[in-house]
Amino acid sequence: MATSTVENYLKHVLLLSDGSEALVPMGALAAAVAVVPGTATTMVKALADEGLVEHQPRHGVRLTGEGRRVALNVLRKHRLVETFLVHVLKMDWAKVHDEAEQLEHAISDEVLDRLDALLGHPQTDPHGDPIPSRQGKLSSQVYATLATCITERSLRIVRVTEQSTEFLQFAEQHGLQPGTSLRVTDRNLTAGLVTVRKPTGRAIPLSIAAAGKILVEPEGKG
Amino acid sequence: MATSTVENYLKHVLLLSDGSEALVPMGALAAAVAVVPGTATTMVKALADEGLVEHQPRHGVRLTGEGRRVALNVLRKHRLVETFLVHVLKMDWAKVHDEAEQLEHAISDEVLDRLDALLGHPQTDPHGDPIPSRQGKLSSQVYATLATCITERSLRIVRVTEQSTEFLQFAEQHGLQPGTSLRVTDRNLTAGLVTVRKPTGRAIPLSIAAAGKILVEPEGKG
DNA sequence: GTCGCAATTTTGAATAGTCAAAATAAAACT
DNA sequence: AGTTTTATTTTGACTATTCAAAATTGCGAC
Repeated sequence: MATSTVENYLKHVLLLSDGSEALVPMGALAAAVAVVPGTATTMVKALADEGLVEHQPRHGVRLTGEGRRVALNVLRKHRLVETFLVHVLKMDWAKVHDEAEQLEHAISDEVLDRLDALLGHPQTDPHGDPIPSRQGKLSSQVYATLATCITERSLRIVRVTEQSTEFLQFAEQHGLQPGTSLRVTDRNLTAGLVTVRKPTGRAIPLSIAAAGKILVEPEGKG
Repeated sequence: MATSTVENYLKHVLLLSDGSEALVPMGALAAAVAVVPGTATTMVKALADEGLVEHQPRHGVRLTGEGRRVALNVLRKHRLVETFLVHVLKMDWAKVHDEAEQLEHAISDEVLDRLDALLGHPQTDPHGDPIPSRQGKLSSQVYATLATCITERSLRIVRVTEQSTEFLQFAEQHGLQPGTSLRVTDRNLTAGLVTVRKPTGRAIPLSIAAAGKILVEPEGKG
């Protein structure tokens, strides 16, 4: 059975490859799992020996079929646990990520299934990230972000792709959560600033970087 | 922070010392944590260095105050998780122990508290073992309540821990007094409802809060 | 086409936890 | 008291994971 360290590496390779077949650079992986680059290299070689990843020295890593299977299972656990923490235990949106980080390696497949049932087989977690299905399917619809979408049009937030506590707290504070309706009232690329407005409230300024983390879709659509 | 290995050793020392001040022999501890005796010795010496246990070479181990604190917290997690798995996820009684063994090291104190509240601050786990309080008190003679006991089993009411007139009248009206035989036919934590049935009569619905005030013991026991 | 930088890999060493097997001490029995 | 049994500790070695720092390589700038 994969140790939680192994699970962690695989999960981050999956997250960083972002659906594509592209190689994930070592530096990025090392940063994601919070180790020095040398450690990532050592670990990746070990994972390659076990057939969980393909390592192209000096170029990067990619999951094998088996590695992807494991990674998706971990991701499913992570996101279902987050959903549970928010919807059942009513925990603070911003805190659940770190909790789930621990729990994802401790919960069995049976508990996972029962949690899934208890929650009504949700499709996304509270951040709007898709939950991989039991069979390992991960819906990968692409959305516009507040940094790229058209302005002055009614939108709904579908997802927030940033897990840091600071960011999530900021988002929560301004009510920028999946489901929220809003529109972009102004976007100034040179100033690096995007202004959004909720139907009710007043203008909220965002950096382009932050805006790029918030995925939206046109209001009134499946 | 104590690693999960450390937590495990401490928990088993607590369990094996069984309330007394007696020294736990190394062999017993080694067997409990499933390592060879030499490993237990090595580990216990390390724990002693950290002030978590007192080691009397060739005689045994005993928890220090700090060690006991940690051990009780782990035990509390273990038993609350078991309770959660049985009562909320409806898992098989026999399986929950191994699950809890993993989860007890992954769940934070905050999740623990919320779980505790969700379950109605139970005094015992589904096996009837007492759950240490948040302050680290472990009562030895604890009864299960209608909110925490196993279902579909013959029980006798031993005590009603609520003195308000309304409650006592309600209890009397339904014949829920010490000595009464009954069993729990259904328990739905999410709905906050417990249904009991006396041998003679029909179903009586109780709130979890009310059920938690009624102490029971297995029928036919001292 | 060569140079230099940034990313990667290698090397050597550390920590936590484990086992097998030899050494030792305590307890138990003549 | 002397010997056997049993429990415990010691020793040496191994795995998984990590870091620091030196060595290497790929690639883009010139």
